[in-house]
Amino acid sequence: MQPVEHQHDPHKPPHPPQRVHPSIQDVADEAGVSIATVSRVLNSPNLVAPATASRVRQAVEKLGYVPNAFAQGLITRASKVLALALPDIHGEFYSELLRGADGAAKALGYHLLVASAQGTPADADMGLGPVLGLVDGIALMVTEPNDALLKRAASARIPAVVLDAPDPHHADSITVDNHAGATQATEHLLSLVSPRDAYFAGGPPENYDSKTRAQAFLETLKAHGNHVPADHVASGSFSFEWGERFARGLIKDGRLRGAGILAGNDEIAYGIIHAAEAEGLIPPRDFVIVGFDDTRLASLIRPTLSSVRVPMSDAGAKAVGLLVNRIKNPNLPPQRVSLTPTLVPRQTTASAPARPRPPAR
Amino acid sequence: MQPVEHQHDPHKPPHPPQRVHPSIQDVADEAGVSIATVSRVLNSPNLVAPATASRVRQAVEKLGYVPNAFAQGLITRASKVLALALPDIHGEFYSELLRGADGAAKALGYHLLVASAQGTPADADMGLGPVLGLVDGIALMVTEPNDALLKRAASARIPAVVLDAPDPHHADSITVDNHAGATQATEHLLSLVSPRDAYFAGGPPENYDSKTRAQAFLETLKAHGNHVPADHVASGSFSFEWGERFARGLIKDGRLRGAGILAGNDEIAYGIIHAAEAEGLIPPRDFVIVGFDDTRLASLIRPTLSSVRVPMSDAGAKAVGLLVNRIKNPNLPPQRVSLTPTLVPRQTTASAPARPRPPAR
DNA sequence: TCCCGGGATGAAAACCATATCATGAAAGCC
DNA sequence: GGCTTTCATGATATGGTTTTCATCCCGGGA
Repeated sequence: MQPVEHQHDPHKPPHPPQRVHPSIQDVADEAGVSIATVSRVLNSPNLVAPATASRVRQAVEKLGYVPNAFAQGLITRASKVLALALPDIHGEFYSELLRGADGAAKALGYHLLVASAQGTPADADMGLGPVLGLVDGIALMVTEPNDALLKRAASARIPAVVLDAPDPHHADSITVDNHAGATQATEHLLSLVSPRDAYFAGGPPENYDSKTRAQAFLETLKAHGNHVPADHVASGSFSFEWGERFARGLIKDGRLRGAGILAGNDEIAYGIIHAAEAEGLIPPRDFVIVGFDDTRLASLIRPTLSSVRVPMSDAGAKAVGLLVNRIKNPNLPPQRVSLTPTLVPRQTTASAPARPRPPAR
Repeated sequence: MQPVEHQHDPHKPPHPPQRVHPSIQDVADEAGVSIATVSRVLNSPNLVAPATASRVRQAVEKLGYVPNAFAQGLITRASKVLALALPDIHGEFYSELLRGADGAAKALGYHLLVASAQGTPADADMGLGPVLGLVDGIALMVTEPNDALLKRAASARIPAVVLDAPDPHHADSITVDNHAGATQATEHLLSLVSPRDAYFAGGPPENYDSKTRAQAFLETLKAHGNHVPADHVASGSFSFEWGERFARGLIKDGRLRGAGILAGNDEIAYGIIHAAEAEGLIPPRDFVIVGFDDTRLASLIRPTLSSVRVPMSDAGAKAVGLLVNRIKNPNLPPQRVSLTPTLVPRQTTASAPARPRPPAR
């Protein structure tokens, strides 16, 4: 409860004694200077005499003055806040991304406003409408080619960068070279098993990342001169359960033993391993498998999971970097940054699996 | 590249044809109304004639007008943005918290500005100084009793809530009842092993959560009528490596077999299990162990890890709820919300471990 | 016919910090 | 000693929106 100041002197309206938020004028009065001087003390201290400056600082302290960021922004047209719009913020993947973005933002003197599409209709603006005018730029990640928000940003002339998107609408973009990553992983698998034993257990069929990985898998197999049976490439979802289902399908047909599997992500791989384990089948003894994303879990489970590491933290940091760069140089041509994933081989591909029977030749 | 408008007519300064950000005045001109009417269309549409409203909306659309949030905030003194200041944003723990907070914020029409102490000195304001005037409130989590930011918020009269903190400075607070959680877990362990075989592998010695958990562990043991040897309660850090070190210490002395361990968090538990496994010791056959936090990993590793689930997502959501409530009712007495963790028993405590030798009696 | 009420709209104040320009004083120069 | 510089500071325009108050016009009641 704020102390009720003395209630005498009712004829002195300009500055009531105890306002909720003191303004620069209150500080100026308290220090006996003009508002211009207060502003200078706060922004370019070297322009003001030391004695005055310290008097002003005392007044600031005493009143608990915090410059009104709105008034500041109105003049400077900058809030030092960037919006980061993600499909979701849950899970290690986004956590990493956020960490990279946060670090870069802090280093560049910016702040991050996060927004997630969690539960909002896919084509909405993630509730960002009201703050569009508040942020200096937007880093946007979309899983499906949905760019309602991107279009709004463009029409409002707000700098934007797109993370990992199929069709960067002439905006800056960061992409992950899923093709290269999946190719690497597939080559690795093919060094252990025959192309005819290779499988791809993908994520959602409409997911761009997943599609790209599937395509790279197919192309690599073809490059090894092999026709790929359609049922060797499956899609489902990025989930543990789908991995289990996939594995059970393979087990039922007796095709898991000796197989080399590329999973759409680590989740799926864990599901596959889990379901296989229930049948006594363990990698790399009975089959080999590579995941995607290199989640922290990959090195904690036994056997440790070979996986393709996607540098999400870098992606977040680069996105912020690109965005800040664009804010400072609005007329640059569109920039594109591509990040290359790297294969991290672990126990699940440490050796070639036992073959149930010699390859028919 | 923006289209360069016709360059004739150099004598008409009031509103250059294509400004970067159209203002409400531009919209008003375009629609042939006053700015007051435009504002009304946007804020209380029922006060304006339908025909006029639609004309204004067309103009808004045409110009890609986005209200300047700074000017708005200057008047309304609200940004609908809340700051969420965390010690770190990495890892599942914070990810969960963030998810809960984000969901609640969205539901209440707010946005979240995240800030982490990552790399900043412990007593700094996390670089939040510049945006203090921009946010409507702050949710703050501190691991150590550091409240520089809290003090600043208080002196600037910015609503604040403290997450999981020892000394809520008369601010609203959310706490996790670590004591109850650890007591539950310890009781569970004591149903499987003798009190003399119980160990606590804690986190950082100065960490409040860890201290509380240690204390509950001790009290529970004492309640079971047992003196607890000092070396049964250790502290280190919240890390996998510390868990490994702790386990190796126990193994060296031949005390791991038959032990019942409460780990300060899941990380530590994983480290212990990992180090034990290297020696062929596996829970629950050779020892039993309970973690803390119930990370997703707990149910994915084999054996699955018993753990104490801390409802971080709820904590985040409640924090935002409390904060918004305080913003709307600034004169409420300080609120305190306590969240109770729940034990999730899994395989690592599925049965009593084999005892190396009968207890000396 | 006159007046009143109310719906629709406009004019202008207020919000607060920054930046430009102006002013005053002190210091340096020939 | 009168001049120009330089330094410290003050006065003021500016930014864009919300909101209050005033105005205008129209229709209905007396």
